[in-house]
Amino acid sequence: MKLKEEFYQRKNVVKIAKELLGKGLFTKIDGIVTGGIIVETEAYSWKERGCHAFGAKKTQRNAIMFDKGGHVYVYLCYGMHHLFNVVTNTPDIPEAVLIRALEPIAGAEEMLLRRGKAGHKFHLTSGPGKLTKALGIDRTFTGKFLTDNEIWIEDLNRKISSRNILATPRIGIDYAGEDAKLLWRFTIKDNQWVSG
DNA sequence: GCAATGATTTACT
DNA sequence: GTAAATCATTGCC
Repeated sequence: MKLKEEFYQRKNVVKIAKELLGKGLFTKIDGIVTGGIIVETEAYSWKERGCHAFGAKKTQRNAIMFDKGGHVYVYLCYGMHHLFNVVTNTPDIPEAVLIRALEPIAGAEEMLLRRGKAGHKFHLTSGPGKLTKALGIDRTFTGKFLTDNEIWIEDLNRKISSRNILATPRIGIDYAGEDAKLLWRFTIKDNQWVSG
């Protein structure tokens, strides 16, 4: 069952990031469904430097984060990798959850094709740039809504007990200073698909 | 208008 | 372990 937009519009982005673990992310492109279980997330808020919308500063790129929760925010990093985010909270409060890794459960063959056949099994979707390529997500997905039929998140009725959730510092944001130390990265303990 | 740089991945030494 | 690939966005001139 798809998550309703109310799920994304609550005010605690860190809580939402934790609750997204164990949920299923899917895309449907040219009639082909691909997707998997979310096993790694990160929370981003305008209150800290790691976020593109730090200080609630609105630019052309991050404008979608100022819209209501449930929108998709995809952006290109290092000129070659698309990173997939879920916008949360209410309008004018820019916060988002970055989806960093999936455990594939649908369309594995199609995902292998998109990624190129090289590579180890556990490298198919174990990283933010990899999973967007596997699911066929690119910058044009920005602004889509997660109750659409093109991309959505489902509640798979998998319960992740809190002792199986690991909280660690976020990755790749050393420039954020003290904010880089926040324990806002959440992973499912002992899951093979979590990124290194 | 132009230069600097990053929420990364991959290949090579 | 280290480095290259590669470009949209940003901030400053």
